[in-house]
Amino acid sequence: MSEFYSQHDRLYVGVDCVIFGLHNGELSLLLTKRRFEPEMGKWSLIGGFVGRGESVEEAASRVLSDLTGLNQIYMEQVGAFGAVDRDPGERVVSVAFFALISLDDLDSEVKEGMDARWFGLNELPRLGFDHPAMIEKALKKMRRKFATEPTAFNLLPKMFTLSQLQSLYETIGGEVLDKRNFRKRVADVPCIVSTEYIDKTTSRRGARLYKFDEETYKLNPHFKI
Amino acid sequence: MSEFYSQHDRLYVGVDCVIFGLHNGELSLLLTKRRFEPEMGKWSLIGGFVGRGESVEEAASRVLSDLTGLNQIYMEQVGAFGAVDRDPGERVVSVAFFALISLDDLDSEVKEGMDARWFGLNELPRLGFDHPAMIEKALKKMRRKFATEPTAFNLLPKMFTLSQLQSLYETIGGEVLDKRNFRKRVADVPCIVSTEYIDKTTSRRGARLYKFDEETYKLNPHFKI
DNA sequence: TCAAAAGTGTTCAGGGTACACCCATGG
DNA sequence: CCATGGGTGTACCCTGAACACTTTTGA
Repeated sequence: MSEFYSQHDRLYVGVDCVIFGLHNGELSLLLTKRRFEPEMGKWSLIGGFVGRGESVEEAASRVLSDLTGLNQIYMEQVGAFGAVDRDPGERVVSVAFFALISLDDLDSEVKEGMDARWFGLNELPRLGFDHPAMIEKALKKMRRKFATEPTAFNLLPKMFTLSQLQSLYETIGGEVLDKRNFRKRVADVPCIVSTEYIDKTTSRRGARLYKFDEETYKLNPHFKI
Repeated sequence: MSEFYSQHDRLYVGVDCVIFGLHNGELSLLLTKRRFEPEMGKWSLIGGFVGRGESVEEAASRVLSDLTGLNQIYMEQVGAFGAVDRDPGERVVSVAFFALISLDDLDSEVKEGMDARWFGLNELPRLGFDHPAMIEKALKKMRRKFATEPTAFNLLPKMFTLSQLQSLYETIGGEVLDKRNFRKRVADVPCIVSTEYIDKTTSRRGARLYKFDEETYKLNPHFKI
């Protein structure tokens, strides 16, 4: 049975992570400076290789936590990129993921010594390889997820105001929303529940804090904003 | 620069194709009998390995045309499947695709000597590996595509009646549709245009034949049925 | 007292859904 | 002449969009 496999080629398998976060109220990407050829010294998506003993998802998780120190980052596969010459150095098939990092974790975002920086989506440097295509596909997928699944909460603190939530949806969708209509829609999403807490940091009056209720969502896994 | 790569593992990279077609008016999958261990002799998705000199998509195309003799089959990536033990024989990361085969090509579907057969979606044999997960994801992706992109025409002859089109959408969506509402919706999809031809094979009266107009779609790439 | 963000209802139009009958033709 | 699939229009409801003012309170 092993000669069946051994007559075929083995390829390097990589992962590349499109890490989304909010910075200065703008949807941003976390990039690193490449420390290897090709493209050494240039800004790039965070990537790595899949080892024989780990799954592709595990490799992506590892890459994310090596960079940020965080575990349990929300992550979703974007797809495999397998053009022959996508990496000029070697034949590498890469699986792209997108990840969302919460404002909660602002401090611990990037580990010491990692040469990484957030770039607003409209001020990205020119990227090499097929990274621009990965980012485009990741964005599309992410926007779709946002409308149909409770994904937004991965970019927000555990508790958030409705203004924060709306502002997030406006940022992601790239359009301003009507406050009353937005709140009406939120009101009939059962898994978004109000807490007893008031946030006084952003306004004199104070704003009710809400949270995403996992249990309610599991009972009724529909979501549409 | 090469030692940067060489310190990492190389893995077998495979492709698996979820081939959809219509048979007896039922959505069906084309499966083959595996000719190698593991799982030799069992029904399985059609698969193959990605060679060093071909892209992942090229490998999938090759596998499809080896099986069917057809080129230019509509094909879409489903995603990478990379669990460590997904293939008990060796470490293989596989990229799943779904493909759609038209009634047009009914005759040449399967090349001589290929041990392949269509199975209705509800009468699939028990499949090994992670093939059931691949099929589930492929179905979801395919259904979404059907509603938002002109994908249906890959499963239909070049010219088709509105009844055929409706029946296809009913099969894919798994629900019956109202004839008048369906036709109303079709009527305001500019890229579905009526031809001068009448199909007399399915009814005494005869039914107008329509076609998908590529040019019109390019001008106005919106699609919603 | 005023600035700044939070909070709150109603109206209207357009799209989607439900629904039933006549038409054309070959056998 | 009749069986079979092809083709057509309307009424209603409900969702989605537009729209402006009051409340609270810290400075």
